[in-house]
Amino acid sequence: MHIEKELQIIKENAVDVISEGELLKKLEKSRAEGKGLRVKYGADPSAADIHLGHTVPLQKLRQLQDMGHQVIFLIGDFTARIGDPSGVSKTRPPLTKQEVQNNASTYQEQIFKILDRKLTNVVFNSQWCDDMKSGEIMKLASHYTVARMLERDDFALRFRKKEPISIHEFLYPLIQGYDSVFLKADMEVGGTDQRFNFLVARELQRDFGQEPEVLILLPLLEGTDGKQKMSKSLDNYIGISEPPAEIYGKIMSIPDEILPRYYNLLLRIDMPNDCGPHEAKKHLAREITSIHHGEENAGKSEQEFEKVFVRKELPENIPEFVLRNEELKDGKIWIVELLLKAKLAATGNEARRLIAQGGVKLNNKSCTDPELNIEIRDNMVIKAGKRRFARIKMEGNHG
RNA sequence: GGGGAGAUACUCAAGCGGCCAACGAGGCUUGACUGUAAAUCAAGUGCAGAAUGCUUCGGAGGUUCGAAUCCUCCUCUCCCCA
Repeated sequence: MHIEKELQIIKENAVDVISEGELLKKLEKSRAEGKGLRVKYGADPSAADIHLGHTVPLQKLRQLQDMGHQVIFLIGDFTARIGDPSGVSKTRPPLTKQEVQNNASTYQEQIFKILDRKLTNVVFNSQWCDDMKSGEIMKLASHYTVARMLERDDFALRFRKKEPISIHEFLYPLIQGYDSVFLKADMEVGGTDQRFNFLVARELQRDFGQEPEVLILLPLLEGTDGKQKMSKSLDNYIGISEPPAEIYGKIMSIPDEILPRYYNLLLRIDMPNDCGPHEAKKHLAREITSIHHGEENAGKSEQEFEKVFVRKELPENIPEFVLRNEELKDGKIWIVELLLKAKLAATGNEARRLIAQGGVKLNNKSCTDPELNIEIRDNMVIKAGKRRFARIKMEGNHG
C-alpha cells in the first residue's frame, strides 16, 4: 500500500490529526524498521456496554490493525476510580474495584467483535498506577500548572459556574497522560472530547524524553435523541450487544437530521441521495443490525418491525407471565393489578395513568377504565404503550 | 482561622408559617397526527383499590393547632478575607 493511501485511510472521518507531519514521519520510520506503530486506545470501564459511539474509534483501530499496526487497548481501571472529568459538569462518583472489574470483562467480550484479537494487546493501567509512589505523583503533578488546567473547557465552565472541582480531578489528565509515557505510545485514538487529555499526554512524553504521540481525534456520535453525544448515562445509546430488533428499532427512532452522520461514521459511506429519508433510515437500520448480528437477524428484525409498528400486529415473541387461579376472583382480575403482575407498570399509579390515557389494550381492544375487572382467558395479550407486550398463561392450582 | 451565601422531585428552578404533593421550564411517559423522524396539539409525571389517607423539600432534633418555610446542632457546597 502506498504511504499516501495509508495516510488517507487514517485521516478518514478524523476531525483532527495532530500532527500530520509527525504522522507521516512515524509511518515512514515504521516501514523502514518493519515494525507497526504502537496505537493506544483507552477505555473507561465505568460503563460496561459498548455502544455504537464507541464503534467509531474501534473501526479506526481495526483499520490500523489491518495496516499492520499494534493496538494497545488500555482499560483505565485505575483512572475509572477517579472518573474522567471530560465533558462532565459534576464530579463522578468513584467506582468500586468490583464494578470496574466486571465492566472490564464485559468490555473485552465486546471489543473483539470489531478488533482482531491476535493483534490487540489488552492492558490495565492499575498495573503501573497502583503502586505509584506519592513522590512520583508529586513529580507528575509538577509538570502542569493550575492555570493550564483551568484553560480546559469543562473545568473553566465549572469554575465559572461556581461548581465544585476536586483536586484529584486535576490529576486525571496527568495520569492518563502518564499511561502514554509508560506504554511509549506512537499514536492515540479517541473522541474529540479527549483533546485536552491527549495534549497533556504529548507534553508529558516530551518531558520524559519521548517523541510525542500522534493524536487522531474522531467525531462523537450523537445518541438516539440526535442532540447529545451517545452515552449510557444519558440513556440515548444503542448497545452493540442489544438484541437485533432493539438495535433496528432504535435506529428507526433517530431524528432524520443525523442520518448522514450515522452513515458516515458507522457505515463509512455517504447517505444515498436517490431515496427518501424513511428508506434511507430503513437501509441504515438493516445495515447496522447486520454488522452486529448478521444479515439473517437483520432481515428478521426488519420484518418484525414492519409487522409490529407499521401494521400494528402482534410481535412474534411475546414475553409470557403466569397467573394462578387463586390470583383471580370469579375468573376476574383488577386491571391495575394485572399490569403490575405483568411488570408492564412499576406502580399502581403508573398503571392507572397508562390505562386512563388509553395506553393499554387487551387482545387489541382499548381499555380506559382503571377500575375494570377483567375476565381472564388463557393466552390473552396485554399491550402497554407502543411497544410493551405480555401474554397471560394460566396455571392450575396444582402447578 | 474569620466573615457571608446556599442545599427543593430526573435536571434547572420558584416557594420563605396554613391556599403545598409543592409555580414554571426542560426531560420523560401516554394519546392524536405520522415514517417508532421532525413539528404541532392534548394529558400525565411521590405512593396507595384511592373522594380530603400516607411519606416527601440535605440530615437529626425542637417551636407551633399547623413547617419546605421559624429555632438549634450536624453534613456538604460556593464566595470574600487570611
